[in-house]
Amino acid sequence: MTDFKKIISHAKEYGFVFPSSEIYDGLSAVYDYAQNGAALKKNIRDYWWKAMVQLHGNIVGIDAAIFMHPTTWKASGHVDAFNDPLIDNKDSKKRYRADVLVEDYCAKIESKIDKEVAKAQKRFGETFDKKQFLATNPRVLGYQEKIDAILKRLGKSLEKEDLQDVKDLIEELEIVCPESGSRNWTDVKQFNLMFGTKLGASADSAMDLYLRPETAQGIFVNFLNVQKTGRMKVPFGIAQTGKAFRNEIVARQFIFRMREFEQMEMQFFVPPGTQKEWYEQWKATRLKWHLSLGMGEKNYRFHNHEKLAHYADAAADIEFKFPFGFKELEGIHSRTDFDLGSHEKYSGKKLQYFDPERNENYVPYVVETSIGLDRMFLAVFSWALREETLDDGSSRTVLKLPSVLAPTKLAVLPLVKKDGLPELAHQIVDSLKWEYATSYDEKDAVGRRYRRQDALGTPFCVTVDHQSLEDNTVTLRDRDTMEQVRVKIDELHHTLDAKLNIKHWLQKIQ
RNA sequence: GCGGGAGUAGCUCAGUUGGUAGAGCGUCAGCCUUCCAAGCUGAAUGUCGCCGGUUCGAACCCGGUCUCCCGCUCCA
Repeated sequence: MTDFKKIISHAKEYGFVFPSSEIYDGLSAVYDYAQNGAALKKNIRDYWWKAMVQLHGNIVGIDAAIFMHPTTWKASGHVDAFNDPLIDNKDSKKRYRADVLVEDYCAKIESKIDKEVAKAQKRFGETFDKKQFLATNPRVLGYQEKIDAILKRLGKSLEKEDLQDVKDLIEELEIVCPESGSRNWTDVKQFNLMFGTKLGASADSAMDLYLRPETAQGIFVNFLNVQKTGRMKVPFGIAQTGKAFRNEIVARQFIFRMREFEQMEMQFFVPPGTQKEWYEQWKATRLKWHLSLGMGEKNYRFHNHEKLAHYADAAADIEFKFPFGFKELEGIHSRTDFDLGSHEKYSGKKLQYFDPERNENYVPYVVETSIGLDRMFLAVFSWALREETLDDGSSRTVLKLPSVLAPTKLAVLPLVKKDGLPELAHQIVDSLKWEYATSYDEKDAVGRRYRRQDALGTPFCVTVDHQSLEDNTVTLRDRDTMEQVRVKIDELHHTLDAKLNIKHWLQKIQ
């Protein structure tokens, strides 16, 4: 695996990813996809879309707007879950989550309970009954009561958004800053992970909006529209790709965590009670999709969530071995009927399906697959970039992209730029460009041109030499093996199709 | 937000005690006409992150400021 810095500079140097607004010193954790990067990203998106939408008769794709009615985010839970109460200590200038401070305080009391238990255990030896001790010891009971009271009050205050009471609580408990030991706190402030914006030209009539923090809600609010107009029968899925925005406190690691990012999501609607099976099936199906690209089974693993989000009854990540370790690439979540149910409540509209087999109406359960397109880009790009040492001791930089994803599929190179070779090469480009992204290069020695294409990830080079003029054959050079075979120009398309046609790649999934 | 590191050519980086801005690779034009980078000739590219100060003179010293990267915190 290549050094991460090397990956970032390669991405820039070869026109894949640029820092945003670079002439103005850039913008933290915002990046632009360049000429080759945009093509690679598009190919990944297409590969996903075909696998999910085209190959499943019961999955359709939509493209919902980034702006949504503000109530959407109340129903989805983001207004609450994406709102953190923060408090600063004026002496240490450190910022804390107010609720975490209180919870930490409770954890301290809990450790006092543990100490009592340890003490008693020592005293009573083997006859010690921990359960009974916890239930009867007055000191322990007192501690537990205190914890319960504090957490109850915290929960209530947060729910009512009574931030003053959260601060009062911190002051009453005499919680000190772990850094400075001081009790000199600022007021508690809400920090919103959603980007706010305004709809409407004049300030006073404007409506407060959020940029969507996930694409999923665009699918849920359209559930019934799609189901009815598409005559969809449960189980069925709705897929979508698009930008989402999160005002992360810290965004880092190149394009891995950005404030503006692109998701590829599919929400699969199933009868209540069957979600577990579908969850397992989609886990398997999605892993197969990843494996079909040939980036190594050992580079993937599942991570099952212990702590579940407010909407889920099961959740797992597909993690990929990035240069900085195994990290989440895709999430598969069993979202229950939380989203549709919540939208029913907030909108007052029924979001139900009549199941003729069961002869009943119900709110379908949802199994979601959600993959970060930018993360997938980084996974592919970082996996593909290699510094190879060749047999003769020399080295080459090669981007071993799965050829189905490569921005340029084919480079046509005249061995020399005279004797009519460029003309024939141009003819070949003109005949193949309809099918494949094809480039032409005549500058410098052919060996150097091969290496240039290697660095861009171009899987094949066609070289036109003098023999080509006599017998209409060319050499076809493979990026990974560097081997060449001589093929008839007429047969180029057939040979390339076997390697490049997306069909052959997608068939590995089934 | 805290701590650390760094801003000089497209990339990687030198730059001495303060004295006209450098290298390698890459790019471009040409030569050579060769099937796997590093052959020859020539060329382009920089407000040395920004502002101010000291100085005859600042990439270099001082002050301020901005930005990026890494770690922590946060989050999927």
